[in-house]
Amino acid sequence: MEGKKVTLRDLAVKAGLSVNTVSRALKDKEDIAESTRKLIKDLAKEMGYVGNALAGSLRSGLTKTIAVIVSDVANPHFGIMVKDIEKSARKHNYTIFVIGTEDDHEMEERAIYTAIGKNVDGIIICPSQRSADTIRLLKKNGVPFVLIGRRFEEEPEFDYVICDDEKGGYLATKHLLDSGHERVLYLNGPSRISSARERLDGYKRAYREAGLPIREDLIIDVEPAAGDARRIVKQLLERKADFTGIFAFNDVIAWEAAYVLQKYGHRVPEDYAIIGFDNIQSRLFLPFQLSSISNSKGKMSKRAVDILLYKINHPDSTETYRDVIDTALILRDSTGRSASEQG
Amino acid sequence: MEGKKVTLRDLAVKAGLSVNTVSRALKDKEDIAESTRKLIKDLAKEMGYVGNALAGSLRSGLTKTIAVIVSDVANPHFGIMVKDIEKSARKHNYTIFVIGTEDDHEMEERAIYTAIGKNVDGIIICPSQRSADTIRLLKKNGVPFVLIGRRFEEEPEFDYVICDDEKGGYLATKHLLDSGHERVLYLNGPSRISSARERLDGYKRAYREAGLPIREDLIIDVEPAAGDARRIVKQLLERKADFTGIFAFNDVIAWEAAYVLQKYGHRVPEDYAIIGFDNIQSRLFLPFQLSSISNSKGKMSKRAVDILLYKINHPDSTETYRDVIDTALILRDSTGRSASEQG
DNA sequence: TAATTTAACATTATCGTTAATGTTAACGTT
DNA sequence: AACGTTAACATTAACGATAATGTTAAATTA
Repeated sequence: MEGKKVTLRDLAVKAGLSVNTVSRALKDKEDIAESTRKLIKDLAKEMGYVGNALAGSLRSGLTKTIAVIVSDVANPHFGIMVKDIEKSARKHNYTIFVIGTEDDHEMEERAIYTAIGKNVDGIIICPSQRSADTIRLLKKNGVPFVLIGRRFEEEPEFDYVICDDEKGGYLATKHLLDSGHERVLYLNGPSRISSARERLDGYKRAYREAGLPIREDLIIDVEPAAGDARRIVKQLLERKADFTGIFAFNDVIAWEAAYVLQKYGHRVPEDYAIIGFDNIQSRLFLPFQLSSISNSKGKMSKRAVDILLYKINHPDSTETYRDVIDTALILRDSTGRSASEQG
Repeated sequence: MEGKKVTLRDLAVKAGLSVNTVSRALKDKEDIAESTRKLIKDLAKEMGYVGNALAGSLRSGLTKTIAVIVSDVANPHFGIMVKDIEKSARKHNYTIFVIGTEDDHEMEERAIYTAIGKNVDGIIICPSQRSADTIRLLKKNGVPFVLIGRRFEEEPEFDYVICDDEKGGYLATKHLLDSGHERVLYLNGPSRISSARERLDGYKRAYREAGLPIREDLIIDVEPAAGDARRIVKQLLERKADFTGIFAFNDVIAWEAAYVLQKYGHRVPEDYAIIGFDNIQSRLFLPFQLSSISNSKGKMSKRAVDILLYKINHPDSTETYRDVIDTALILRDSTGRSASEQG
């Protein structure tokens, strides 16, 4: 029963109908007698027909496929995103390609070309922001896309869904300051990334509001590449840099910081209070209770998919979507839960 | 410059050559003058030609695409897998679809049909093992596939790459027993899953070797679904079940167990020693030092891709690949590091 | 009753490539 | 000189589906 794949023609021959009629019947189009439709559908099931999406796509120009391009699926933040995006997409009968870039420009470029070559209907991308050129290319070629998590301020026509990074940075820093930590180390992401810049804005606003001087030496850029955060925190501890609060660009960096602190015999939150970003621990129950800034990844993902599908289905629409999803402070043990008492 | 997409024909017209010649030139096939090849390649670059993979695939029968079907990409274990698979696949110019199943049979079935419909060249799947039927269908239809992480003992013709689960279960349990924990709670995965059964075999072997009686009430199946592990551990603690060692089917469950223990005021490793499985913390530096069983996800992923590509390129080969990647005990603080001293 | 509409199906062209052959001029062979 | 080779390109036929039209008999309407 190796059986070559069953095609529309096989069904047509068997049913004594034209290929087109069979196609229309299966696609629930009009001008098909109910009896015929049933006959064909039964036959299709019986013969194990699985449509060749390739052929259909070539003709229709739609692949029911979107590409998701992110730096690193192994990072729980992106893992969760990808999962949520896939789930939303699947509801609309879309399948997703996942391509990793390591936040490398060349890889990002190749990822985009791959996506175009595969004729995806649209792209959801968390751009490395090492250059806007490739993204501009998408725009120029009319390939629908939505940025997720990061935006290009200088490109007013790029749609995006981000979270309120400035507010998140503000809330985290303000909480640490309010709790008596006047020297807050900010382990930020690379400054080319919009969310890193905006979280920093929030950090600074909290400092200004508190009437405290901003210590530039406590603001450090960390490359998400493996080990960078650990190396930096180690150095700071050995140099006996003076800070008691830590705000990290994301939970992974916060974990690494806590990891090193622990190795050096320091206690959290007694010696150092830490707040991360992404609130991954709402999905992953770790024994280390990290306070964090929540940004609903489910909402962001769903929004990104919805916007993308809208753009796919309305190629001539000119609106630009700039969605900012709310962020909130989630307190756990790593800050001593000082303010309230949450789970 | 919205410009419709440039096709081979556009290049051909511009160059005054036939479409086929252009195609062959770009694909570095023979029977093309070097000068012509250069001319065409330059022209292609100049006009921004991006091949339509769809059309090519329809003709050639190959899509350079594989589907990766797993239960949950948000689980770091699968996130890492997917990343590694994508990386390996990309080296061979393959792109991956990612489809989640939540270990649900119906979703798995749909995922497989989606993959077939998209004409993937092959499938890497971590099966839910709720039924072997859909996988058998793949076999029958000659769709190349490789199982990863789980296997069907009763299906000798299914290729797979797993880790040495029995050994892992043995090592973990033996270490706990050797450290003086005579009552080891095993939070196992669902018994339909081969790796759960095999890790349990290892658990039992360690008990037998130690000459200790196996306590069936300390062996509990946990559904990976959210919250199950937490609920169970809570119950056990409230019932004051007597155990001091915990071996968990995977790190996520181990974390959840430690999470609950911590909530209840217990200390690790002083009150309870814990060992997980998957050694996720070799990739993710968490402040909680969980001992675990390492199974090289990078190796498993690479092997799965290699085997799959081999099967794709040798459709008539009859060998069956049954690869078992080694596992090892990695000791960290959650077991008190009693035996050795690792990172 | 003749004309018109409609239901239900058939034909044809096409999506953009690539595989399988054709073609032709230049060259070499005996 | 007659023939075979070869290099380099052209032509033709798919791949399997769908969009855009055609066709025809039955039903409806004027």
